[in-house]
Amino acid sequence: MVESLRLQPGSAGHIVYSQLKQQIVSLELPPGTALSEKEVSLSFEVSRTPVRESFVRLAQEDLVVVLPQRGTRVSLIDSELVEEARFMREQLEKAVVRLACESFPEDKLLELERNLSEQSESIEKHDGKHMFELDETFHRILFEGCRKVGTWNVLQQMNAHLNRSRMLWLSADPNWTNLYEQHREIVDAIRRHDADHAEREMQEHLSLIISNLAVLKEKHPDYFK
Amino acid sequence: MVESLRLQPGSAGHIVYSQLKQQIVSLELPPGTALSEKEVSLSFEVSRTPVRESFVRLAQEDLVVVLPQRGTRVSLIDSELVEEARFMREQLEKAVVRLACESFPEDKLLELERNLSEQSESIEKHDGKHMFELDETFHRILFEGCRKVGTWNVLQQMNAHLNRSRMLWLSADPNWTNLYEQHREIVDAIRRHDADHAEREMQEHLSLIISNLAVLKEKHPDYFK
DNA sequence: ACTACCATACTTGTATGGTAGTATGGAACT
DNA sequence: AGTTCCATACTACCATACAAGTATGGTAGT
Repeated sequence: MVESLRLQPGSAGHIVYSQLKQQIVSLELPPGTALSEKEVSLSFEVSRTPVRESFVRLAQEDLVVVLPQRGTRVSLIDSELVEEARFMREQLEKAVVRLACESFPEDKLLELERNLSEQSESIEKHDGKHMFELDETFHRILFEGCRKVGTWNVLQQMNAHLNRSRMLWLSADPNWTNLYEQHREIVDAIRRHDADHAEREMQEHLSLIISNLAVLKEKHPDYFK
Repeated sequence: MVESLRLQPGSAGHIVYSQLKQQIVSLELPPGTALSEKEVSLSFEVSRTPVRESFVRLAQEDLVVVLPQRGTRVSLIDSELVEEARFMREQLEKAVVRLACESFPEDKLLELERNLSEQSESIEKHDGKHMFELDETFHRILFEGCRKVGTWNVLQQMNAHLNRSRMLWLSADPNWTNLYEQHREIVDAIRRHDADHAEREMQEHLSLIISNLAVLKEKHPDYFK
């Protein structure tokens, strides 16, 4: 999970923000959960001020909704946003992987290989949570290698919504082996400078990470808008 | 300029945020300008709390940098971010305009036509500022027509940086007529469902709105990172 | 039984005082 | 003259008190 360092990492405000965000995206705080500045401030043992700051930031990312004088809740999953997140990832990742096929720094390629090894291990151990993180890291390395970190960061904002639905899907049928093979194919294509193949693989790959929203919606109607 | 409505529009915090953002993007507050909670709170005649909130939001968008116990400044223009903003727009707008060629709601098409008329007027009046806004609106309508508003909104976050450099360029050589012709071509292509042509036009179009960064950097070295 | 009203206990929004860290300029010393 | 040290005046950060809007449950009146 990527931490945005816009506020000082050590500050109380940042800690509350990153903790809450992690809990929201991991569904530890399910969509619709009521949050109150006071309540959260008590549990974190800080005053309302840094809590409020974190709420402001989370609201900007649409992860919470603030109803003035009424309360603050973890936002429901917006199917439109999830679909748009998939759209953004498809367009940007296809473009990035094409760039990667033109030129990609050797050290980043090694990072990808190391990442793939860890993926392989995690699959054997059936460690879905770790595999999830490794998948995120894999794609981030691609953006880093193409000097598109800023792009990756704003993409993460949308991705948070997509990831919440992936989290629901996680318990069902991850099909990690398939994802691993595709990652492998993508790296190989980059090595061969085969842009067309890489793009096609990426497209397929992304179509796999997006779950069937309708099914999830039926299973957890109270989590969706 | 699009207002994000994440905070209540009426609240002091939101007002300070949107005003400051507008002033930053318009270069009314040039890159590097020192801001202080106290100073701003006095000028807006509110307490430091809502000012602080606005700083948090602006920091999240990289429009200000907060140095703890040292001060807050309007961020310098980051050439990397500007380039990435161009990259993101290129990828996403090309994809969106292709979608638009498949299907585009009639009412949005009318909005585009109205927008084009206003552009024509503004060019005659040599009203660069208004033309700038109409250009933004034109592209936003495209995203709206394809049901990609969320995408447009996150794109705006990067676009803020691009727009600051466009603002510098504004005084030089806008070449609005050329931009207008391209807008015209794009709308016609959408009507004809000619995706390939639309995409090509869009690509050219976007290559035009991005100014020569090196020149700007030389002219305003203190504005850039 | 039903309705209108109001006290009360919430909520977020705002103001303000205090704390700790940082830059700066001048005084004292070498 | 040059260097060190320290008082002072900033800064962002945090805690707390108050203001204002909202939901709710009980009560009085019909």
